[in-house]
Amino acid sequence: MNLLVVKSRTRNRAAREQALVTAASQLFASLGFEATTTREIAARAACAEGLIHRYFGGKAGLLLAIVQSRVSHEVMALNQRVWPAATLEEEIQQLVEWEIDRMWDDREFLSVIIPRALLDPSLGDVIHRTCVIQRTKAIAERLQGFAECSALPKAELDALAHFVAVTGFMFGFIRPVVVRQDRNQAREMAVNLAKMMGRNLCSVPASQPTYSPQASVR
Amino acid sequence: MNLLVVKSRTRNRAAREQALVTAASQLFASLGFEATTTREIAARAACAEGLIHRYFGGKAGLLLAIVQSRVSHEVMALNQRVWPAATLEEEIQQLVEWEIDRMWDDREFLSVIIPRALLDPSLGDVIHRTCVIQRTKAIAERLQGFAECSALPKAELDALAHFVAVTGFMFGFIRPVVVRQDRNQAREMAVNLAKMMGRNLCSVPASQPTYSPQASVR
Amino acid sequence: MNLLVVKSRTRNRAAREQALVTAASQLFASLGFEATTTREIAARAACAEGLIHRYFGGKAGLLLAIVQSRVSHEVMALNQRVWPAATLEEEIQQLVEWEIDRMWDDREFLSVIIPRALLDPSLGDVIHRTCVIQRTKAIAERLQGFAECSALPKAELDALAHFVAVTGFMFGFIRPVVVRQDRNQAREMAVNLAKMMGRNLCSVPASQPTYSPQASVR
Amino acid sequence: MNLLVVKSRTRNRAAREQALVTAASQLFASLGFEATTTREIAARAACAEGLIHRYFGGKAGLLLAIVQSRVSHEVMALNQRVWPAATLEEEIQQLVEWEIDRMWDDREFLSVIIPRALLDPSLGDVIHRTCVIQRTKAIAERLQGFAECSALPKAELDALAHFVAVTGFMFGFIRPVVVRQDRNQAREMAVNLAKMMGRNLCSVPASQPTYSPQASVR
DNA sequence: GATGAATGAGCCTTCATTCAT
DNA sequence: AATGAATGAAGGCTCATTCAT
Repeated sequence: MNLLVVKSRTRNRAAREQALVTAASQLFASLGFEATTTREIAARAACAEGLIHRYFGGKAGLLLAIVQSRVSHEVMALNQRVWPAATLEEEIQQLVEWEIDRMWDDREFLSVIIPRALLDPSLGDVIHRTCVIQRTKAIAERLQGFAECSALPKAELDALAHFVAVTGFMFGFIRPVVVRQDRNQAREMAVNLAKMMGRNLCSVPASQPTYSPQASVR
Repeated sequence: MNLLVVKSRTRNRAAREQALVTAASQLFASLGFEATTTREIAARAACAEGLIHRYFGGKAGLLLAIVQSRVSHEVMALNQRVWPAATLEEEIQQLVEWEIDRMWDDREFLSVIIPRALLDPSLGDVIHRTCVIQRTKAIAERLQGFAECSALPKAELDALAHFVAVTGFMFGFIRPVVVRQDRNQAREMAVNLAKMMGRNLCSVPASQPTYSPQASVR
Repeated sequence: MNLLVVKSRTRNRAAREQALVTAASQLFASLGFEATTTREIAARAACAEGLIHRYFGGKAGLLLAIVQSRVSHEVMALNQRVWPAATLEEEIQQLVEWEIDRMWDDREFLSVIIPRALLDPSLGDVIHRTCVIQRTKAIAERLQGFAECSALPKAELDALAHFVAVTGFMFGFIRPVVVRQDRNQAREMAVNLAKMMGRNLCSVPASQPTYSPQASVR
Repeated sequence: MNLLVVKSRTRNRAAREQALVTAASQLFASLGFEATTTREIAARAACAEGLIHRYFGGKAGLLLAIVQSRVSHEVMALNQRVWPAATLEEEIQQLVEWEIDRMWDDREFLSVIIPRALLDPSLGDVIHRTCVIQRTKAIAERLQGFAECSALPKAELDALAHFVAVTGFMFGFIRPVVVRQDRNQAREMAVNLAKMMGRNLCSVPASQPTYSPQASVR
């Protein structure tokens, strides 16, 4: 009778888990965690509602799985994807743009986890380690390759790395996603900021009277 | 008739509305919007559950009222509270610290509205106007009072104002509240950043690559 | 349009609670505790499902309320309802029949509580106090009014009271309700038993080795 | 081929069925029928959940199998295990104690079947035949061996047999298991009762209202 | 045949909303 | 106008049963 494709009952746990995580990520991001029903998630993942409980121990467990799955992906290597720029100024700009793109890529995940982090301190820690410390460290390492930077006191190198991370997060996520600013406009603003920071850094022997004659801006 | 303490048997409508808005703000911030029940709100505001519907048209209406109530308060005048600093460098630092404190003061409100803004575009706009454009404008006005700044191209002045606003938001709200970074540590980092940005700006004839061997004080 | 009686939303907590207790007693007895749904209970009590949770804290709380409500009723006074018989033999028979009728009256409650007592020790205690100790004590008091009984050692008087209680329970509840024996047949059997016990007691100086030379078997 | 320890990789069907019946008996008794999950049963029996359906047609069928399995065992011969006592009085006591022990042995089964019998008339019949008629008949046969009994009218012999059965059930199962009375205390009480019944029977010309002007001593 | 992963109906419970008082 | 008792829709979760392997 039924000539339509009847999705047969298959056994492929890994694929189903992934489908659930994906479906849940999207729904949590667009509807919010509590407003999303397990029924909707199951429907979008095209599997049975009960699996959410069997595999993840419930809706909350599914959220946890989303976080963990993302954390393990998180190591997307900056170094393997973007080549150090010729000058520090260019590097800062390039790193800010890279960060903006990463934040945009992760916007769905961030949309899920930030509201939860406001309710659950332990999730805040996860973001701190994942999206703050880890990323900032990678940025700092890149910056250290530049003479101007290795000359900086540790605190300032650090501040610079945080500048890149913060700018990426704000103009890659908060502005375009939370506050609905136009993406390109946000990016442009970030680039301006990066340039200002970079240009000045290059022209000035930071905090050290040591005059270093490289600095040839532009 | 009775001119003596008439302390009305029941509070008046305005007082009740305010009590509900305050109670809801706190609960929404600490439990989340959905997880907060109207019964809890009514209990904390010490009035009847039904009033939430009579006055605000329901839980969602109460949220809207929170936003509106805040927007009208929002104009807390920067100019009336902090005196312009002597140098641009100092001013930038001072403004960043001011912003950090404002974001911290508003953390409850931000905790409520940011998760909602992720679900409701129109709220994003409210934040944009309230917490971004308005504040940035005020900051830009302050900066314009400095010679170094009036020399800057419009885009860079703007970028600088955004730098202040963004840094305030990140290190006054996101870092300490969302990500649970230590407040003082976050502030210190922001101050470092502000100093770097300020120092460099002061030492360099902006946007002109003109090589100027000055500064490097300490 | 709707000319039928629309049960208006009334406010009468006591009546609703009683309706829920009654409905639940019946359904638990005929379907079992877990097989009875809160929906069915609410439907039969003609009120909203949510009240079961508001009033009793859930299905389990409703069961507890049934028990407590019954325990408080339990004091149905034997002495005020049946007149002591002329002879001990008659009294025993009369008491057994009284007990049978009480057990039959309580069959619904017993049907609910006995299965639960098998799962929950604390309920067993409730029955012990309610349906065993209390009743047996009342019976013992009645028996003590007879000369033959006050002559009995305490243990035997006690045993006799338990005989009455046990016989009432078995032939008033277990046999007709659990095991579906014909009620009249069960009662008749109990009466025979009561007569045997009573008759013999009357003819024999209990527990005293006093040799009694009757014994003439047939 | 291989005549050495073939210890079949998997147990045979009969063994699996038995394991399931045993596991289910225990779990139904301690958790109740509904509260026991098929998964638990399968786990305890160390076989697959699906077998419950293949072998017994589901959880309900497993319950039926428990009953049937017990019924077929039920004929545990009284005559082959306990020797007739010297006197009727002793015999009654001995039979009551025997019954008490049987009921205690069967407490798990009874705990399963009594709650179900309250919901399912047909199970009541099973108990009636198994635990009432059959046992009572065996008891009656034993009693008939005594002169005092063969002298009794049929109805009274019958009542006496029921007395033994009922007392065994009450003090071997209901009191210690349902109502958590101390086992030894319950047994002692039953013994007292048995003695009273026995002693009197032996001393009195049954069923004849033979006027005996004794008693009322003190 | 045996297994246990997958299904999905149905449960208890929560809670925004309504409305009699 | 204010109250909070009553409502009932909808949610997360359980678990007997089915069926691909």
